[in-house]
This record gives sequence, C-alpha cells and structure tokens, in this order.
Amino acid sequence: MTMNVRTLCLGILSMREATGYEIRKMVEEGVFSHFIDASYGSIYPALARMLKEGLVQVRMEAGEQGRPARKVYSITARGQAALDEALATDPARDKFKSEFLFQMMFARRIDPDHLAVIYDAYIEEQERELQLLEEEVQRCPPEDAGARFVADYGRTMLGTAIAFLKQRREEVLCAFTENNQEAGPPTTEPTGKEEQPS
Amino acid sequence: MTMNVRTLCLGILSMREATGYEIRKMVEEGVFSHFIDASYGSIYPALARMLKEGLVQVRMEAGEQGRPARKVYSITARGQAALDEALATDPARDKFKSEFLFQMMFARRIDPDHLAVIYDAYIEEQERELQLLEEEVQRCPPEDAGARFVADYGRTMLGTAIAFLKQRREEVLCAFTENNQEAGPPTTEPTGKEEQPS
DNA sequence: GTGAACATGTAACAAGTTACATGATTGA
DNA sequence: TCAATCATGTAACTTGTTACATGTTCAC
Repeated sequence: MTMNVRTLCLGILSMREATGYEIRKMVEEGVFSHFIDASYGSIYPALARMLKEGLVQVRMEAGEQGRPARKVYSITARGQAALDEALATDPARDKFKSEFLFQMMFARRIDPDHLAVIYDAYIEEQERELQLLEEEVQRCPPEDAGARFVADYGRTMLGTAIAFLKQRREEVLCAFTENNQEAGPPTTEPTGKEEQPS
Repeated sequence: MTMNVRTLCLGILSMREATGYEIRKMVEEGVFSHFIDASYGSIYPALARMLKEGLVQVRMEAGEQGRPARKVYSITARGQAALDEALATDPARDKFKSEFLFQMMFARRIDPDHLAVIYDAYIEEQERELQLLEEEVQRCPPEDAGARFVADYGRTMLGTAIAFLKQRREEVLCAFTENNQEAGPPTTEPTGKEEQPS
C-alpha cells in the first residue's frame, strides 16, 4: 500500500477531525508513534495538497482565548475512497532500523563501561515506551478493536524485548568485554592515505 | 550515532574485506537485513567517498574465470577510528515502520476476505524471516558474540510476533468483520470538491 | 537461448527532515 | 522573565531509492 504521510493523515481524519498540529502530536505521542513517522514539514504540505485535490476540507476556527486561529481538517467522501483504496493494497515489508542493534553487533569495539551505559539506557527507553503504550491502552475506547490490537501487539513485543535484554545483560557485558580489542580486521594495517585508483 | 550507509560499510569491512556487491548481499540477506537498509545506489557512492577520504582501501582483483573485475575494499586504520567514533555515540531511537499495523488499525474498513489474505500473508512472511534467521544463526561462528546476540534478539522477537498473530487471528477476523462499515467519520459527508480557502 | 548470479556505477527522482520565521498565552 | 504549549507554514537540504547502462559466465 502507499503508506505515506498523506495516507496517514487520511487515516487519522477518518477517526476524527483534527488540525495539522494535532495530527503531528498523535504521530509523535500516540499509538501511531510506534510504527510511523511524520513531522510538520511533511504533514502541512500533505494537508494542503489534499485540500486542493478535494480529499479533505477545512473549517477555520477562531482562536479561543487568544490562541492562534486553527484550521480544523476533516475527510471528504473522496478522501475516504482514497483511504480505502490505499488500505486495500498489499502492505510493504516492515522496516526496522536499529542503531542499538548495530552497536551490539560491534559491541566488542566499544569501551565496556560505555557499553553498559548504552545497554541500560536502551532498556530504560523500552520501558518508557511500554509504559506509554500501557497508558494509551487505558485511554483508547474499548470498541476500537484496531487500536486495541495494535496496542496489544506493541505491549507484547516491548515486553519480550525488555525481558530478553535484562536476561542477557550480564552475559553481554562480560563476554563482550573479555575479548575486547582482540578481533582485528584481516587488513595489513595501513596508517596513511594510500589510494589504489582503478 | 551516525548510522548511515558509510558506517554500515565500515562495520562490515571491519569484519572482513568485501566488494560493494558483497556488502549489499549481506545487507539484503544477512543478519543486517533485519535492522538496516542499503541499496547499490547508496553503497557504491559511500565506498567511493570513503576511499577518497582514506577510510578504506581497494585492491583490484582480476575477474577469475571470466568474472568481471572486482574491487575488494578493506578498512584502514583511519576507517577503524571513524567506526569506533560512530560506535561510541549515543544510538538514535529505533525506527519501526509497519504498513501492516497501519492496516490493522483501520481493519474495519478493509473487505473481510481480503483482510484474511493480508493477515495470513503477513504471518507467512514473518515465518520466512524467522527461518532465514535460524539458518544464519547456524552459519555464524560461535565466537562472534555480537552476531549471536542480534540473531537471538531477532529470533525471540519474531517468535513472539508469530505467536501473537496466530493467537489473535480468529478474534481479529471476526470482531473486525462484524462492525464493518459501521464507524463513519464525524463529517457532514460532502461529495464534491468544496474548498474553504484560508 | 534464457535467466540468474556476478559486478560496478550513474542520474534522475522521491520523500521527508531540519531549521527557520512568526506570534500569542500561560504557568513557574 | 523564561520556557513550554499552541499553531502554521516554507525552503534548503539530506538521504537514499529506482531505474538505467553494461557485460560475463554458468546452468538449465
């Protein structure tokens, strides 16, 4: 499916009307934050373009109590059709990028003390994320099966990750430290800037 | 840390020398594939730039048995320093993008039969991924604690995901079907291309 | 003889991020 | 008074992808 910022906005607007600012908050702090990314710089242009194309509408709301004026967007029938079309497409493969795992891959090259700091910080981050999800699952309405499924998926995965990381902690921090600096590359250690042009 | 294609190449070259083609294969099929992305279009330029900067060297290898000539890259001392520097940086937050989860979030809008197809296809994909990892874990040397840790992490997570998906299958496919088409947006159903300019 | 695997590279393009620009109110 | 929250938007930039261009050999 075409999972870009546009589809994301349509999805959110299919649940309730919202401003660009609110959409971004949902993406950054809400359930979506766990499997999607989007910043102002992509949300506002997407909204503007979809307005031109008739997929969404705007309603201006005077800023209450001196607040700045807000543009409340809502989805149109054409927008819903576009969303349904995107939803019917085969999903692209999941993409998971983890600098932490990359570091673990080369952990033996990292200073043992610093490695411990990184490792523990990562566990804490996962725990914060889990707690956030736990709170969200409380807030989300019980009739929204989709949100519940996704939240439960996230809770399960985060719980597993945290347990794994805690279980392996000692092993990692010891084993990786012992043969530290031991494994060199199969190279004839050059020091300067030698270049073999093609 | 600066986890871009350059750092990735340095990391791989710190384990063994390789051609651009080989690096890409490792990224696409090896352990790295589970938490990193990189295509020819980014690997070759990265290698070329690092060569200029003295972080890597090349050795030309005449194509054996008519094979095309290969440029075998290896890391230099300066390259190792750059890698270590990157490795010592705080890792960025994990990024997980899942179109599948997005679809589950709005599952009630998807045709029930098609939803089942998508769901089962996703499970199968995860199972294929798990089997791949299982094979890799056999191949990777037992002394490489980093690779083992990462592979085990992947196996644990994939196993959990598959179990979760299988357990919830009936629930999802039934519950989501029953109140299908029920939830509309809080909009005054417009049909045309009305536009409220700012 | 056809496609897959090996092998390197470029150029156009897509997508989204970061930083900037602006401005009011509220609470510490 | 200083930071945070609400609020919208643009422009330059980064990063990486897709598709193209080229050529061989091996196995079916």
